[in-house]
Amino acid sequence: MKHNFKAIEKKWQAAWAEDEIFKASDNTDKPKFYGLVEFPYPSGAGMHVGHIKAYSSIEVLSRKRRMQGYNVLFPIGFDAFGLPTENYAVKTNKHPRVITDENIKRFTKQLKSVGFSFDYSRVIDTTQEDYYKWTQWIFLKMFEKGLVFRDKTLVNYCPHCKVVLSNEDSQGGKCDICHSDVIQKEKDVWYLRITEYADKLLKGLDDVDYPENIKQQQVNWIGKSRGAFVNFTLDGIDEKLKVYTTRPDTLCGVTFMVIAPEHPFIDKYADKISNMDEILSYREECQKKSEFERTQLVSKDKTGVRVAGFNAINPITKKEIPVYISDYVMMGYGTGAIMAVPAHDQRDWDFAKKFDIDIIPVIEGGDVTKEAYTGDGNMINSLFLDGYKKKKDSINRMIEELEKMGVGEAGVQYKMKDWAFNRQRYWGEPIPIVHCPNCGDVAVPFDELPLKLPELENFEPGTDGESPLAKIDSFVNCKCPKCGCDAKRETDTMPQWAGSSWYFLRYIDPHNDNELAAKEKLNYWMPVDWYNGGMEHVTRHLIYSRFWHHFLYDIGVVDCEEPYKKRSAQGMILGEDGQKMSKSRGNVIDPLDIVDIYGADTLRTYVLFMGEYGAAAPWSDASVRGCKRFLERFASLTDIVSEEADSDKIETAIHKCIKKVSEDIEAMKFNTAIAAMMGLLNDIISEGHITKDNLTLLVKILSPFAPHLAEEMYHELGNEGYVSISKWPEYDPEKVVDSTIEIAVQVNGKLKATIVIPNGCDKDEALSIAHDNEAIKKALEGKNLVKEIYVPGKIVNLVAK
RNA sequence: GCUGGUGUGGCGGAAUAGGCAGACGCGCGGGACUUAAAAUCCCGUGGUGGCGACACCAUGCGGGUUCGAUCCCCGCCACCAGCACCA
Repeated sequence: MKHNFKAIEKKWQAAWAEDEIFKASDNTDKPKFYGLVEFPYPSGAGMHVGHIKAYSSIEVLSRKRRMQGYNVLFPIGFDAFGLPTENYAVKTNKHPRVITDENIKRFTKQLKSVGFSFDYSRVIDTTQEDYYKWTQWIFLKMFEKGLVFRDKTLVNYCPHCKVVLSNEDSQGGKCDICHSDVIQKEKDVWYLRITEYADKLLKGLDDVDYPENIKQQQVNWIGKSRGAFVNFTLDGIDEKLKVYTTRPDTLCGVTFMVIAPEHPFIDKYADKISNMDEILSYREECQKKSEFERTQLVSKDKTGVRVAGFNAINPITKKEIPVYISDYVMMGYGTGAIMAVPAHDQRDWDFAKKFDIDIIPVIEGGDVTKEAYTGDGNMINSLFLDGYKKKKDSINRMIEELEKMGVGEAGVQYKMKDWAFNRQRYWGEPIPIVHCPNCGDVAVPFDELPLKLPELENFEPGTDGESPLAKIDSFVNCKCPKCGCDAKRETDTMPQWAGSSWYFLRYIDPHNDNELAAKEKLNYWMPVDWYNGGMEHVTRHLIYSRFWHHFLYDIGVVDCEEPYKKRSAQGMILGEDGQKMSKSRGNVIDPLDIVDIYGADTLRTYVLFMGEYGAAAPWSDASVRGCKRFLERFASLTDIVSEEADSDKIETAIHKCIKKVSEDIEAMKFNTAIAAMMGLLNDIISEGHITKDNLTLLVKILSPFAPHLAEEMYHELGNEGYVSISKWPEYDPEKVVDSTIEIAVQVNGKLKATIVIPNGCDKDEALSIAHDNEAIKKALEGKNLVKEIYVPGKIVNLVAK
C-alpha cells in the first residue's frame, strides 16, 4: 500500500478519540503505569519541536505499556499562569483569560495532530478556579504548619518585569524571563520554608531512579555542609559575633574576622564604631557593584575596611584580633560573618596580604608565604590539637572542646535559600491571606476557597512594583476572618512555579470538588512511574515539586514520599546550523510544518531517531526525508505479503528485532530501536516476501513510533480492532538463536579472515575450521604457533612467531 | 576554580563484563527507469598505496597493561553543561 499520511492520520486520530481507547481507567485489576511529561506553558508561539521530542519518549513507553496489558495514565495539561501572557495582555489590552484560552485551544489542536495518546478527558489548566483552589489550599496548609513566613529583606528584583524573583529565577544575576540585570531591593516577601525540607530532599534522592547528573545537580543546589558555629567575644560589646566554619580545627590560625557589609552589627553598634563614615561609604560602594563584578570577577583584589573601635577575642588562643567588613563575605550564607584563617583559605590569604595581617600556619605542608595551603597534614601551633593527623578527628576534637567551653557547637548549613513566593502580578494565584490590624496575617478560611482573581481593566503593574490587584478596592478591602474588623487582603500572587508543584496529583482525579484528589485513587496511581522533562527544571520545578510532595506526605494527603520513581531528560534539538533554535537566528523548525509536509509519523520517528535521546542534536531536513522513506518502504511491505513461509534467516531476524525494540524502548535507546527496524526492513525487501502473521508482528512493534501507519496496515492485513491496544509481541527465545555464526579469526591480534561455525561448537571444532581457512594458512606460513585463543561465539586468535 | 559529561568517516550517530570499529540514516559516486527532470529502485562508499589479490594507517594527544584496547590504568588537550568569593 501507499503511505497516504494525510488521509490516514486524520482518520485514525478521529477513531481513537471516538472510541476513547487512551482513557485511563480507575477501576481495573490491571497493573498501572503512570507516565508523565512536563506540561507546556501555552505560549502564543505555539508548539516547538522540543515539545515533540520531550513527549515522544513517554508516548512510546505508554503505548508499549498499554499493549503489554497495563492500565496507563498518560495525561496532559497546561501550566498557564505566567508573565508572557500578562505582558501580552498589557500590550494588547486583551484579558489574560481570553489569551490563555486561545493558546490552549491552539496547543490542543497541535498536540492532537501529532497523534499523542494522551487521555484528553483529564486535561487540566492551572488557571482554572477549580484547579487553583487546591494550589491555594496547599499554601494554606503550609501556612498552618508554619512553613510560610513573611520578612522584609533585600531581594532579587527585576526592574523590567517589576517582580521579586527567587534565587532560582535569577541565576547569574539575570532575570529568567526577560534576561535583564537583577537588582537588590528591600521588599516585603513571603517565603516558603523549603530549607526545612533540605535534608529530606537530599535523602530522598537515594530512593529514586534519576540520572546521576540530575542527582548531582540537586545535591549541589541544596549544598549541605557540616561544620560548627563559633561565638567570638567583642571587647566592649555584650553580644557575641557568631560565625559558621567548616574547619573549626583551624581556630588557632584565625588572625582576623570579616563581616558582610550588610551585617546588622554595623547599625546596632554604630555608637561603638569610631569610623562609621568610612564604613557606610564602603557599604554604599558595594551596593553599586553589579552582579557581574561580584560573581564573575572572583578577584584576588580584595577590598574592605577595618571596623575601628573594638576587637574580637579568639576563644581558644585568647588573642585580640581585628574585625573587618568586606564584600567577599555574603550576608546570605552562614551567619554573614567569618573567622579568617589566611594560612589555609585563599580568600582570607589574599585579604591578609593586602591588609598586612599575620598568617599563622596550623596545618603542616605547603608554603604559606606564597599562597594558602588547603591540603591535609599534621596540626601544628594548635595547643591540644598538635599532632592530629586526620581532618575528621581534629574537627571532632575541637567541636567537643568548644561545646565544653560553651562557645560553639556543631552545625550544618545549606546553600539553598528559602523560596521567595510572591510576585507583584495579576496573572497568578492570589495569595489567600488577610492583613488584620489586630490579628496580623490571617488565613482565608478553607471554605472560602478559591479566592478568585478579580476582574481588571488594566493589567499594568503599579508604579513602585505593587501588584495590579492593589488598585482594586473591592478586592483589597475585606473583613478579618478572625475578629471581623476592617482588614486588607494580600495583593501579591504566587509565582509561576506554584501550579506545577502538584499538578501530577490532579490528573489522578481532575474533577474532584471535595479534595485535591481522592485518597484511594492517589494510592493506586502514585508515584509517577516515569517522568520526562528538561534539564533546565532540575533545580527549580523538580526541587519545588518534590518539596510540596514531601509536605503533602507529612500531612497525610499522599502515601509516598517521593513523587517520581524515575526521571529522564531529553536533549535539546538544535537548528540546522548547530546553534540553539531562536527566532533571531531564523533557524526555528515549526513541528506543524513537518506534520504538514512529511506527516506526524515521520516527525515522531525522526525526533527519536536523531541520536541518543538525552543528547543535543542538530535538526536535519534531509534526515527527516530518510525517515519518511523508511515509513513508505515499510508501508510497501503489504504488497509483498505471501503464503510462502519465511526463511529461517528472516524468522530469526524478526524475533531478534522484536527483542531489540522491546529492550531498547525500556532503555530509551529509541534511535537503535528504529535502526533495527530499518535493518530488518532491508532484509525482508531483499528476500522479496513476508507472511501476513510476521508482518503483523512488525506492525505492532512499529506502532508506538508511527501509530497512524501501523493502524492502517493492521487493518489492511485484515486484523480487527486497534493495533494501539493489541497485544505486544513476545519474541520466541528459540528463534533468536542462529544455527551458524560468523566469527573473526585473528593472527597475532590482526584480523585475517572470518569463518562460519556451528553455533555452540567446541574449541577444537572452531580451531580446526580456522586452520582450514586458506588466508589463515597463508598468514601462519613459516611461523611457530605459540598459543591458540578461542572465545566462544566471538573470536579465534592465533599467536605465532 | 569546583562538579558532572563528551571527543569515533564528509555529516547525525552505532558498537564497551576487552573480541570483525563505522550498524542505521544522511550525503556523495556510478547504474537502471525517463524525451528530460523529480521521485523510485540497484550497486558502491573511513584514509593512503596497488590493475590486482593485498598491505599499511585509523575511535582527541602521549604512554602503559593484554594474545587482542574506542572500551581498563597513568599523564595531557579540547569542547559542552551546571555551580561559583558558600567560609
